[in-house]
Amino acid sequence: MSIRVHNTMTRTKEEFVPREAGKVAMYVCGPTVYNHIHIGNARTFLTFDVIRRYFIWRGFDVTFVQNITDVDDKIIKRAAEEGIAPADVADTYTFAFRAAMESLGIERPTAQPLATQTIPQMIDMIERLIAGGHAYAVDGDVYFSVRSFPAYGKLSGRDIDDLESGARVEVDDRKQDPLDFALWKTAKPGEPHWPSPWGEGRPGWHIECSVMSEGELGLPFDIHGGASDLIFPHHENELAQSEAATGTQFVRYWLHGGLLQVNAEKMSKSLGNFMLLKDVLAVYAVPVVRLFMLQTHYRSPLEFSTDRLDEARTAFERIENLVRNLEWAKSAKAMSSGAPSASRELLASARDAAREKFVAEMDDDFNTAGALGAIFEFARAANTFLADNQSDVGVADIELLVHAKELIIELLAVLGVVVTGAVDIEFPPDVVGIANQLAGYAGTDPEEAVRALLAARAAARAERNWTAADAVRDGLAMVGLVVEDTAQGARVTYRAVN
RNA sequence: GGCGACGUCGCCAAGUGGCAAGGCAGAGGCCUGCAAAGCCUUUAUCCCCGGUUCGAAUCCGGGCGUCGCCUCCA
Repeated sequence: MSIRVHNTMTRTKEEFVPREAGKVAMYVCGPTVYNHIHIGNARTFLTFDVIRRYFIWRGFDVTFVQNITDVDDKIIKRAAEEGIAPADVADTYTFAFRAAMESLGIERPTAQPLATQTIPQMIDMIERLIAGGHAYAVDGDVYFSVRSFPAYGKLSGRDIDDLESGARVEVDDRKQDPLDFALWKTAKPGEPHWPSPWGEGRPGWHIECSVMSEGELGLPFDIHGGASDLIFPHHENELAQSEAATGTQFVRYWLHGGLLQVNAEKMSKSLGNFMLLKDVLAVYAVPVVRLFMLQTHYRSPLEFSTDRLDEARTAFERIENLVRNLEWAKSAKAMSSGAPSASRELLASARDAAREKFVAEMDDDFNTAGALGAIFEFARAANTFLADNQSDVGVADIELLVHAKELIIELLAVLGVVVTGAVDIEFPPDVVGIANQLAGYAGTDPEEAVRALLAARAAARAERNWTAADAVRDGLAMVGLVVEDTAQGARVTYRAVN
């Protein structure tokens, strides 16, 4: 079985054939570091993190490169607003970006070059473009000549004449063609600048990606990713520069993700309708945010909504509960002969089917929504097994339970969704007082206090003293601890009060 | 104006020629002292019209609607 990917260039799904068997060379456009990233930016990075993880899980050796644009108009503007140096703005938000990626559980790139550390290579490529007749210098600026590259527009599916008939092309007399774009810009006073054959200046936006991707990966590399709003002009321009400069194919497969929307409108910094990733993560756990996003295919638009996030949280709890219940059932004393063989076979075949479907869905252009469906279908099968056999788990069933749990953990890990089933129980200090009151507990250890309370409740239940038993449960509920009665006795889990 | 994408159960969302996954929400039932967790049952013919086909949500044409790109943007 092979992996199929949707290639923006051809607008179809194609079999993924890497340039080198068993290896994937991919490049994903990183951020311009002038602000914290918002949840829409995060979606794109999450998408390609999952793609990368999946390739690795399927046995590929992945080289993952992501640039950081640390010199740019917006950084300069922000620095001016705050009265600090552009480099300080860039440093601040580069640090913040890396922290944000880590907080979302996104694996670090193999290489993460900075634009400001790639200036000589950019100048070199610009010189080659000029030498090849693909670029020209005017007053210290250098422009790429779109007319010099006949294939210009092939990625985004437009042609130059169509573009020019649109009303929004800026007019600049110094350009040979309105669509020509800057490779090098003369620095204005106070702006960051580097020496170049055309004078002190700084690079245009698109050139860095051409240079860095080629420098780190060589051409053509396998996958170039980004959000769909980068297709034009950014990626079109990258492609034009690279292919014009090298005469070889730039990228084998172009992958683009759909945009996050708010009220059916693109979330963007310029529209001001954005939520910062860090603010969302302050309220929703990482697995919940990942699940929320991965329940929609990466190429589709996704509406940001706290209602959707709340639903994702409930869905994630379903998985967490299952993993915890599998672990709990496993710890049961082997009481008897165990589950009937029909029940065991059902679970085993559901396990195989889940893995098979997961792979098939992910192979099909990384269909995480379908893959999650496979996991949830298996969750039901596992829950059914537990429901049917929870009071009758035999020694022979233990292995089955372990495998079920491991499968869920493994497959979700491919999506970067970490589920352990371990409940973080912070035994609140307040339970000591409650235990003192309801169970006569005289110590000071919260965990001991909880045990005393459960013991007291068990005794009360044995006497069918429901009032006393419920008082314990209510008391624990006040500090956020939930009591659950299971076939193996009562247990306590933690649930945030909000 | 040009180019492109999308329109599937109450909400979200897979599925791109052969009897419509999954999540959330709702209803009924089971389990439970009551709960919690969970299980079972139950809710769609796929925006509209026309066409191709033995057969279409899935292909083609038209219409309506939404979104994106065409300017910085993940």
